[in-house]
Amino acid sequence: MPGLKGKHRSGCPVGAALDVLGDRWSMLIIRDLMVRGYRTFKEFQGSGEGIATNILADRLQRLETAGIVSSEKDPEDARRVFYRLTEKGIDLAPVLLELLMWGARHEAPKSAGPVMKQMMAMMAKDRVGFLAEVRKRWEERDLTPLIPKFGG
Amino acid sequence: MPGLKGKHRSGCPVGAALDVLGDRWSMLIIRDLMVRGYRTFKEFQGSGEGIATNILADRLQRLETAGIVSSEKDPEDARRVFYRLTEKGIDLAPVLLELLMWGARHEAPKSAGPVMKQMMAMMAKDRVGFLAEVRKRWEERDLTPLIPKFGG
DNA sequence: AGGATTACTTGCAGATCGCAAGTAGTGCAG
DNA sequence: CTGCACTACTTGCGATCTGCAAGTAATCCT
Repeated sequence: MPGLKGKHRSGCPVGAALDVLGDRWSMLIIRDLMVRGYRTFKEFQGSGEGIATNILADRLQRLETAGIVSSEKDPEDARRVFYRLTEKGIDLAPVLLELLMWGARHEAPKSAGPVMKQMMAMMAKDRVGFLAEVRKRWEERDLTPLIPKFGG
Repeated sequence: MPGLKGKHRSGCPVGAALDVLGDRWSMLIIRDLMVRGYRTFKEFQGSGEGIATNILADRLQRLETAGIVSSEKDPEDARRVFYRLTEKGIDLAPVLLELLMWGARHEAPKSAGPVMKQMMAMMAKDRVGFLAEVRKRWEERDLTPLIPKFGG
């Protein structure tokens, strides 16, 4: 995904989406914002998969440039910056959901504890309800984690 | 996604999925296999976004190692290798679909001609029907393109 | 005033990428 | 059965990107 200078290589929407999201970290940051309620640099850093700080800064910048996240200073502590998904960002919920379900089915079936299994069943059964819940939480700025951390 | 030596950095299914799919090219190859009916090295190469041959060879190898695609020689022309999605690979259809819809909504709205718009409406309206169609085509080894190339 | 906290930057070695060229095995026309 | 074309890669190389460690700037906290 880096190495592109703003050019879309094809007219395909999938290619266009991957211009922004096609790397190891972007969707993980979006996951943290969407379902874990993270919003600061430090929280992303401690997210469990060990992203380097320079890469994290770079990805946040790119996501902001792409209009997927926005940032603003904490009014109560000027050291801190709060990141938040934009409308365009929260609209990635279905992508993240499907990626999560695929990963759980095929890549991490062992790590699926009972909580996870229940969650999976719920998401599969009531997809639209789940997605509505994600959006509602975003609208209400509810920061409680939606999903347990899956060991991470 | 390269640079990982088989270790999942977190227990999260999203992270596990991105270990395999989190790069610029993998999902594009999967798109070509799934909706365009491509199956040979050369077809992927001419796919429109200019992937280098060494990278293409590497990604095909990785996807095969990950159990997402399989390969076999063309019985009628031993020069040629046919690649095909596995069950695990075709199960990525919902991810690809959501990525496509998001990209079309937010990243490539201009390139959406009337055919594309109709397609989008259809996918949004009858998601499960569309996904069933994709799977059916895969089962029947139907190679006719499901979707126009979107200019690419 | 001094130390801690937060969000980054910087420097650098090593990995990865894109590009161009080369190679191996096979098919096919003459 | 020879020679050229075709398909699927592999190799070499310079440019870019990554991960790690360390450093910096602004701000709070005592």
